[in-house]
Amino acid sequence: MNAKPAHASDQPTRAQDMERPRPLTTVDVVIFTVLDGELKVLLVQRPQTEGEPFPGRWALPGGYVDVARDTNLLACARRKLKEKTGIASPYLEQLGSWGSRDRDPRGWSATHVYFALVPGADLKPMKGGNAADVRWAPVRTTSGQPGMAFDHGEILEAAVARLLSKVEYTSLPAYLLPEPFTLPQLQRMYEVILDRPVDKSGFRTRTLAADFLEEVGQVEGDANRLALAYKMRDRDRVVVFPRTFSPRG
Amino acid sequence: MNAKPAHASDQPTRAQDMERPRPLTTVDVVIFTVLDGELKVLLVQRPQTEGEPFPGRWALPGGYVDVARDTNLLACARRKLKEKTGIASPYLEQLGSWGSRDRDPRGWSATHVYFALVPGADLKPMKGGNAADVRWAPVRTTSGQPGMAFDHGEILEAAVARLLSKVEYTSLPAYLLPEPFTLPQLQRMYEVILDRPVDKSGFRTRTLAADFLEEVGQVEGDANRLALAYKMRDRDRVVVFPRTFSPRG
DNA sequence: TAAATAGTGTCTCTCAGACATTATGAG
DNA sequence: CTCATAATGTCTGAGAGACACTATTTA
Repeated sequence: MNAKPAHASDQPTRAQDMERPRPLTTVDVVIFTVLDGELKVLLVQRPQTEGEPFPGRWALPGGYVDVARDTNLLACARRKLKEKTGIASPYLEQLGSWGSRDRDPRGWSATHVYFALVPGADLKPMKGGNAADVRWAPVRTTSGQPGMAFDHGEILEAAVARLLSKVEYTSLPAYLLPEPFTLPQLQRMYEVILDRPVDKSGFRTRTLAADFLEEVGQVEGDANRLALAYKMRDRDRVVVFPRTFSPRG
Repeated sequence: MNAKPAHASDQPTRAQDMERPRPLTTVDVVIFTVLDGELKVLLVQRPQTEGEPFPGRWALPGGYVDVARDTNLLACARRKLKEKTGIASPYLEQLGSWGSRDRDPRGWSATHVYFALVPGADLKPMKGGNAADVRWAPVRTTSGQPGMAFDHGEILEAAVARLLSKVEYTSLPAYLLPEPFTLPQLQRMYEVILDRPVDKSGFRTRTLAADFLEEVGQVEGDANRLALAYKMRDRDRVVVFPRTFSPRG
């Protein structure tokens, strides 16, 4: 196959570079939180405006990279997150990118997707005057359902899979709580996300052995008795446990 | 700058969409193999042509998304891989994306990076007539060194980190061998990548328990005695082990 | 002292790591 | 028979899971 040399199309001349048609470039953010004891994801409604793709459908928050304002992809994601939730320094990591000829009716487009965890209590009472087009959707009844704009249904499923997988062996759920928090509260975050009970004793041993928490006095727990309060030693470092949480099976 | 509401820039009108300046979009591939008992990565040399960025530097193979030919990002990565190595169905997964204002002197650019594993024995004797500008570089003495084109040094480090991490608990090294292979051969792939010896008995127990291999008769091993030959049951399914390979410590 | 949650103790069983032993084929 | 590697066997200690128990606070 293929008579012309392989690198001909990879290393075009400078003139060709600049003329070449470019895909649309966007950044989307999957923002998770736990509210009312349930895992939720932030969705925005597409405008009903004439000519807009997927009018009225729910989508992940995001938008175009602004080559004048955004110095890089992470900064762009951070900006969009701040705009939607008012939170400046949440947990934020890259999930992946999705790009194809037909995911956006406006043409070849590629989106860089980020994954965020924010504490439920920190949330502004739903930002600004446009509450109607933004909502916290329960993940369990949303992910896997059809009807989302673009390929955001697929992206959401990937994000949920990543979250569930990482929760089994990392300290991620700590980012869902405002500091300081108690160990039982942290345990409940794990239970909510994994949707199964976790043994208290094992949880404590394991969590404290990982040594990513720091005692910061006492605080009222969820009962009469006081509980020890903790905060993360280093919010920039996610801890990976040597083994998984999984029960015998 | 911004008195206007936050979502104004996220959901621009159709007219604005099409005029907005677009970042350059590329796809790069980090291709690993094991040759001569050593982990290697494929690099290509940037052209010396006047006006080209990073002339003469080594870079990861890749190039622009061709909106006419490539239906999606994965197809684009697969095309570039085929062009460089002649291999059609290797292991290929997404690594992540890197995009910023200054990574490419030609302007705001974003690259979607893929991660590939190819069997050393399958390699064409360095494709076509242009052997000079392509080479298999030893990873241990390349990753972490300065001097690569663009931000490819950083990308290579991320790819190596991902590989080392995943090898600890997945069946990935099987993609570095032509089928059928023997268990000792597979064990050697783990040892080469992890750069430490692995206990034979534990390796066999663990690997066979994971049940992703299928016996396909016998084959000459690396010694006089015959060895059982195996192939992967399902090449599209990477197996995740319940625990890590790490030795006591 | 009752109630509710916070926190600790203890037993068991699995399994990875370490190392010893046996099996097989070529020369 | 020797050698080199393939394959299996056995012992042990760490630690996760399960569950019972103690501690602390308010009402």
